[in-house]
Parts: sequence; structure tokens; C-alpha cells
Amino acid sequence: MNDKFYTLKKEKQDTMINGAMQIFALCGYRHSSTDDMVKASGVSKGLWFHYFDTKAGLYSFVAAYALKYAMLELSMCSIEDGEDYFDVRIKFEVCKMRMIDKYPYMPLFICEVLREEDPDVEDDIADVRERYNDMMQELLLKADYRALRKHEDYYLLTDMLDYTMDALLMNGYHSGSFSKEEYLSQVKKHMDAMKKVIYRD
Amino acid sequence: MNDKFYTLKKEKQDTMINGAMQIFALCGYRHSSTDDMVKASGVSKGLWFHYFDTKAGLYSFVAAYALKYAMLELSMCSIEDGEDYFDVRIKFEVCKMRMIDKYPYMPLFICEVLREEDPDVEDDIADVRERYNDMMQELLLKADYRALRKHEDYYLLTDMLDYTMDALLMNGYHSGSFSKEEYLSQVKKHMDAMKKVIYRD
Amino acid sequence: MNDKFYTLKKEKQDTMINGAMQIFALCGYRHSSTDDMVKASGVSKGLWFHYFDTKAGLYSFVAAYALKYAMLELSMCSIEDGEDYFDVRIKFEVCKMRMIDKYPYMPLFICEVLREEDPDVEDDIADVRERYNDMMQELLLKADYRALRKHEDYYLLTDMLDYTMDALLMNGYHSGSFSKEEYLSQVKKHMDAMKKVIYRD
Amino acid sequence: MNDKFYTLKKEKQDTMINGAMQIFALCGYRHSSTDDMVKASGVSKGLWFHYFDTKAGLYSFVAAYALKYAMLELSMCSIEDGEDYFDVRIKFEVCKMRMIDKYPYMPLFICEVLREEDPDVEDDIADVRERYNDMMQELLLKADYRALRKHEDYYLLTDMLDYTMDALLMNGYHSGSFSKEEYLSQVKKHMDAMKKVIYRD
DNA sequence: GATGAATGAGTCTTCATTCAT
DNA sequence: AATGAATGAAGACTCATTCAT
Repeated sequence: MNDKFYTLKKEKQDTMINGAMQIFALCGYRHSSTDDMVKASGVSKGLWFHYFDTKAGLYSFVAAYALKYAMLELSMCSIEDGEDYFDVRIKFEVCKMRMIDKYPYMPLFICEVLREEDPDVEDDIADVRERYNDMMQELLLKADYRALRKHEDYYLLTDMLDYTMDALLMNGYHSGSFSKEEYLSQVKKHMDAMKKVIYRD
Repeated sequence: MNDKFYTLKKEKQDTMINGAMQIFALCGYRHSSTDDMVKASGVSKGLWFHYFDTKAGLYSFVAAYALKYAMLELSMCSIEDGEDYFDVRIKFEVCKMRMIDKYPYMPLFICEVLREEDPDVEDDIADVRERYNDMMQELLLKADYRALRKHEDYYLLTDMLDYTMDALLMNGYHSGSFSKEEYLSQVKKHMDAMKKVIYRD
Repeated sequence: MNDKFYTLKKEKQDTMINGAMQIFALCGYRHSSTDDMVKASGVSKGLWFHYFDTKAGLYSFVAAYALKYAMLELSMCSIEDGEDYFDVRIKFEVCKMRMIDKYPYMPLFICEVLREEDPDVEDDIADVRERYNDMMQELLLKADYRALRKHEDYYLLTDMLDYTMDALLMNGYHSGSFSKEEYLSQVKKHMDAMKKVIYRD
Repeated sequence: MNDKFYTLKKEKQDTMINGAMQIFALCGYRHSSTDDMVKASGVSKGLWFHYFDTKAGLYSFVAAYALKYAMLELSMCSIEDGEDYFDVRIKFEVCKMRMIDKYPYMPLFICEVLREEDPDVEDDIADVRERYNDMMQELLLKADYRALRKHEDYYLLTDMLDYTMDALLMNGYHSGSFSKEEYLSQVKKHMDAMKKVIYRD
């Protein structure tokens, strides 16, 4: 990519980033068309290639941008050592919702990036993806697992939470317009349900 | 579609159906290319359009075929009234695995169909999709929910099972070659984990 | 390239080959546009890429085709050992003119191929180009150089003939429609002029 | 073009002229890109169009500039009436080499201009091109043709010299970095070879 | 019925040119 | 005067679809 992108007004940068994230998030790398981004952002086709050379280059940039931004947000959501596991996970989701104010499609896009398998971009995003996953792991390890560990194979249960969060997020985006409140309410309900059966004794 | 498709030898019908399902399952409707199906099935390009007019027509047909076939299989897996909820769900998964012998990509394809949102096909598959979902509901209602119902919002927990089964299935297909045994083992492990925390008293 | 190209009717093959050679000969590799070939040949854009994948692939194919065809023609123009050097060179030019009946732009195209420097194709044509040059050398070595050799640095004079033939050919094509008779007459006049000053004693 | 170009510092004028000549000489009118000129000269893209409106306008200007400059140089190389024909031609080549100090690509560019056939610029350069050719003719007519004229159709031989000089010049530029000494040595060798066969009696 | 040659609209990418600063 | 961000038409290439055989 062309570093002069950063000399653009932050506003325009974000217009482009949001345009790209929206289309990529909804359509995936391959099926996203630059024309759609032109329509979504109002930024002319030539400019995308002026800064990002190729569609793959654009994808890699926006993917890295989103994951780094997410890591920054995560680093600021003050996870304490020994905090309850479910509280930590809810903080993660709240954190995602904070991104939405500036980058409405970022949470969905991140979800897409973590699943993307197109050979044109997979190598380019492997690194940040790994760093992001590592950070999630690390933060989660601060949590208090005592109640969970009473259950043999408790990680199967946490996996199910992962799958559930992703599914809820997608449902949120794919049914009309995304509502942060609605999403968080769903998240909390599911999290609580799981928490109750686990913490019960 | 052209009804003469049914006059083809069953073997050839299945060759085409499998070719289409494989590509659609792996790439989704839009990103699937007819050339890929030609390669995957060895059936010439002209023939696909001879029987199915358009890619959308082909998709709708195969989607309907797969869901109907699945419903047939489900109807034959003898869910008894009052059977334990988790046993029923495992029967569903076993049932999916049975399809694989004749149609290796059918479970993944069904998963894809239920999520497909491309406007070119969404309307055409809405009906069967609904019928399939209804049948799943109906069968599930035969199950014994007593243990579950002790938990307020137990349906949140069953939703999580849904999301988990889908995720496991996709993982199975996207990591090399699919193994029925491996998949069922994963399914049982996760189901058991959930069952234990729920049935514990 | 796709070998099925050879299963096309020879007529169509030649239509495409001629369309490509014309544009490539007149514009060079880079500046040639596939749209121009579509217009020149009446063959649709998709078909070019069906058989040749890329513009570079098309160029390499047509270049190899032309040079091989030229070598075939050369092999049939019966150069005898000990034939007069200038007679041999005129035979070469007559041979070029014979190609024109089936492939009107082939001589100019060959001239273009031998000068082409675009990195996208240079490697792909290096081999045939070398073989062609080798064959020209080999055939020329059959000629009777005795009169020439009386002149120190006679190869400088033959180089000048090379440059002259190329220039005459280009002039022929670039001034309206190419005339075989006019070209051969020019060639003979120049060749004679050089021959006279050299053979005079 | 915008006459204010001449109010620029001569140094900057030459930077732009050299940048344009280099790219045009190496790539021809059509294949030359303004971005390449920006890179080659360090002058921003906007400025080129500020002074020259279009690429064609720039080309026409630089072509005229080069040919006029060449005519000026030629006028200063003191061709005497009755000087030997070959000496005159060598003076021409020496004259070209003198240009290289200020304008490294000018000789190649002139060669390119005289062959350029792109319809976008051909009309615009026709005039200067003709004047340049006329001047060359005129200067050449001062030379002593007596030895040449003994040969019927001697002009065919001088044509061959033309073609040869052009070819040598191009070889010089296209094989790594151009060497004035090497080029002049080649020129003299070829000229001598021709001279010997012609002047021998 | 079966094939794959043939088409052209659509996608990614380049590049001359414009324009706000 | 000078810059380079911004534009859109044009070029390379893809792919669903048609059609002659």
C-alpha cells in the first residue's frame, strides 16, 4: 500500500476504511466488488487503487487495521486478574460495540477476517490474525476459571460460547440494521443461561 | 428446470447433484463457478444449462433436493416420543452422516443453504427452507424436555447447541478431508459436556 | 494455452492468428489491445482468453507459430551449398513474401518479435527466437562468401544489409497497403547496388 | 502549451525536457506514462499538465524542441562545401554525441520522433520533422558526391547508411548504458567498410 | 441427449487528466 | 508556481449463458 494514505484527512481515511469494511464484511473477500465500495463510500475507483494497488492489498490493509484497532480497544477495557470469566467475555462484547461508533461494520468484518480462507489474502493476514488470537487468549487467561474448572472438559463449553457469540453477531447484522442494545441483550441472555447452569451447585 | 433430468440414469443425476453440491457447499452460491462443477463432475457445461437454465435454477433445485432428501432421512431415523432431548439431537447428527455415503457434501451444503442470503436465490429456497426448519422443530418437540425445562430460558442453551453443531460441521469440512467418526466424536463430546451441566442436580 | 485451439477449423485458427499478428505487428506487444483484435478478426473477446489465458500467452503462441512457420518456409526454399550470397538473401525475402498469402502481417510481425523487449514476454519467446536466428545463420553459411571475403570486415556490410531489409519491410507496411512486388523490387535494387560495389573488380 | 514554461529556470526546463525525452525515447509516445516521467524527473504530475495540457502536447513540444536543438547543433558543425560525403556523415554522428552532454536521450528520442506514427501526435510533429529532414538533405548536398556518383543508384547505398546509423544508435541505447565512444567507433567501422568498397577503383 | 465453442456484460486495474490547496 | 489527491474512461480478464453440431 501507499503510505500517503495516512496523510489524508482522518475523516476520508475512515470513509474509505468503512466503505471497504462494509462490503468485505457482508460479501467476503472474493465476492466483494470495488464498484460496490465506490457506491458505498462515494470515493472514486481510481483512488482505491492509488492507495492500495490491488483488492488483495486493500483487504490486507483493512484487515490489519481492524484487528489492530480491536486490540487497542481490548487493551483499554481493563480486564483485571481474577475477574469472573463470564464478566470478561461480556466485556469483550461491550468492547466490540464501542468500535461500532466509528466503524459500524468492524465487528462483523473481524469475524469475517478470522474465517477468510481465500488464498489471495490468507498469507497476508496470517500474522495479525495470530496476534489477535493470541491476545484474546492472553486476556482470557486473566479470568477466574475456578467455577468452570469444576467441569471436566469445560473448554468444550467455552468453545460453545465462542460459536454462539459469532452466530449472534452475524444474526444481528443480517437482520436489517444492527442494534448494539439488542445485540448486547442477546449476548447477556445467552451468557447468563450458560453461567447459571455452570455456577449452580 | 427441465423435468427430463429425472429421465437420466440415477447415477448421472447423482453425479451432477454431487458436483453441484460440492462446489456450492465450499464456495457459496455466488462464488461457485460452472466451470468448477464441470471439473468436479466431468459433466459438460451445456448439460447443466440444458436441465437447469440458470445457475440460480440449479442452486434452487439442488437446495430443494438436499433439504427434501434430508427430511426423508430424518423421517426414517425413528425419533420416539419422549426420547431424551440430547439423544434426539445426536440422532440428527448420525442422520446427517448417513447422507454422506451417497452425497458427501450434503450436510455442509444444507448448512450453506440455510445461511444463503444471495438475492438471486433467497426467494426460491425460502419455502423448502421453512419446511425443513419446521420439520426439525416438530421432531424436536417429540423429545423429552423435562430436564431442560428446569432451566429458565433453556431455549438459549439449545440455540447454543445449534450454533455449535454448525461450527463443528464446518470445521470438519474445512480441515482437510471430512471424517464421519471424528465429527460424531466431537458432537458427542460437546453434547455430553452440555448435558452434564444441565442434568446435574 | 489451451490445446483445443488446434481442434478448431483451420480457417478460424488462421482468422485468430491473423487478427493477433496484425495488431501485434503494428502496435507491439504492450500497445496492442484485445479490443482491437476483436475488431480486426470478428472473434469475440472471451474466445481469445478461452484459448490463450492472457495477452502474453497469446503473444507467445503467435510468436512461436510465426517463427516456426517461417522456418518451415525457409526449409522449403532450397538453398544450395555454394549459392551466391546475394541470391540466398533474395531467396529469404521471396520466402517472406510467400507467407503473406496466408498470413499477411507475418513478415512484419516476425520483425517485431525479433525486436520485442517487453519483460512480460521476452523470456517466453527467447527460445524460438534463438532457434530462428540459428537457422538463418546456418542457411546463410551455405552461401558462397568468396567475393565478400575479399573485403576486410565484410560482415559489417552484411549487417548493413540486415538493417536495410528490416527498414524496407517496415516502410512497406507503414505506407498504406503492402505490395509484395513493390517490396521485392526495392529489395532487389538495394541488394544489387551493394552487390555491384562488392563484386566489382 | 503554456508559454510560461520559458520563465522557469533553464535548469528546471531541462530537467523536465530530459525526463520527458528519456521516457518517450525508451517507450514511444503511447506506452510512455506520466507517472514514469514524474519518477524520472522528480517534477510533480500537476506541473506537466500545467505547462503542456496533454501528453500529446508535451510530446509535440519536446519533439519540436529536440529537432530544433539538433538543427542548431548541426548548423554549428561547420559542414564545408565539397567535404567528403563520409566525413560529413561522421560529423553528423559526432554532432549527435555532443547533444548527449546536455540531453542524454536526445539522439534516441529524435530517432523515435522520426518514426512515430501515433495519430494523436503525428500531425503535430509533421512540420518540424519535415524541416529537420530538409535540413539534413540540404547539408548533405554540400558534400562531395563524385566518388559516389560513379555508382548508378548510389542513393540506395546512402539509404543503407541511414538505416545502419539508426540501428547502431538503438543498439547502443538498448544494451545497458550508452557509450559515446563505443557508438562512434561502431559508426566509423561501418562507414569505413562502405567507403572502402565504394572508393576502391 | 451431449458437447464445448462462442458471446458479452461485468470485474479488477491502469493512466491521462483535472482541480483544490 | 507547485503539489498530489481525485476522477473516469479504457484495457485485461472472468464467467454465466447461448447455440451450432
